[in-house]
Amino acid sequence: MKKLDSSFKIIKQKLHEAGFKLTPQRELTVEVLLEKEKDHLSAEEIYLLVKSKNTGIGLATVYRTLEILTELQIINKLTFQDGIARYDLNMNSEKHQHHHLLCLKCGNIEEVKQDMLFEIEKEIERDYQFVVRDHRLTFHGLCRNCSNRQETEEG
Amino acid sequence: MKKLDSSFKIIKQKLHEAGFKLTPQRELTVEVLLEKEKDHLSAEEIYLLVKSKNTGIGLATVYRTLEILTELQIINKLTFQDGIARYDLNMNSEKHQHHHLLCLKCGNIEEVKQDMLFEIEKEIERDYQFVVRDHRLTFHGLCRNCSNRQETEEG
DNA sequence: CCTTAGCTGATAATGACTATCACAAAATAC
DNA sequence: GTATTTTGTGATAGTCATTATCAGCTAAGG
Repeated sequence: MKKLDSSFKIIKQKLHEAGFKLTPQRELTVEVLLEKEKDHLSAEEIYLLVKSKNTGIGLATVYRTLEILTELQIINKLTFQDGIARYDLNMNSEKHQHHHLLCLKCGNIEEVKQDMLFEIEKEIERDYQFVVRDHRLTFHGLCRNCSNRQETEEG
Repeated sequence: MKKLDSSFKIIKQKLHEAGFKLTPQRELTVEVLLEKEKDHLSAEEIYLLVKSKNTGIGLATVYRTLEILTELQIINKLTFQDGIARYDLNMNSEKHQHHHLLCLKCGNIEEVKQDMLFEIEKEIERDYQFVVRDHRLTFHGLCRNCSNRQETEEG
């Protein structure tokens, strides 16, 4: 687990630099985020996962930790159409986000690594005189599994 | 107000076709949406505007009406990062949404009429085997007014 | 050791939204 | 044309994610 270890170190360093203490609760929350970095967990889900690591963490502490991590841009807080906040590791500290593919059938969220929006951003900045800092792009549709299933059902 | 009148007619027609009654509450809600079509109102804001038209409408009725209008694709329900649903007239019944420019300073939401994502969607469908039905794209940044103000403050 | 600041957990409060329920209005049955 | 079912409404209670509060804990410095 070399990669997780180094990411963990970097995050702890960032917390320390910003003057926050490295409490066990915060370490465990970061640990869960690193272990589930492919998922897009809600605060509640993170809370349950941390609690399952035999610690009695409070829900409020999870929310506070996520707030700090968001401020430090270690994670991104994302809100899809259901209005529930989900959190997403932002390892490579890029200015720009990856995009998301939200399946309308199973609700799964997949990531798109490429950005592909530079040209469009340039157009926006020129045509609308709007200074772009970031963006959120989500495609709604059917994931591989669900679209296959749909075909066989319909056929 | 020719344009509003014809839009109004079309919407009433759609409601009728779908088997919904044209109650005064529903008409007034549509009226408000048409009058404020540039804005992106929350349910609460729509409620207050309808109430100010001297009717004692209930908040629940507004929510119910917005739900119906969303089902019929007359309006779009959008959730930005604050988690509050906002509603947006979808006059031209295009498959695809316009995009949004959310100002991080004043909170204003501007619209981008062009779509510009066809090429990217094709890439997504090919590379991720994901059937795209719709998308949501929001740019976060500074609107014209706020970026000008920022410059003079910093200069 | 004592004080202070930073953290935590339990829980109350908030705020957007949804469900419920009794009543009204309209459509349909008889 | 009245009875009955359906649809819609307003008030309000309930839900659920999130935030604020507050007493107690913990670590650090004097």
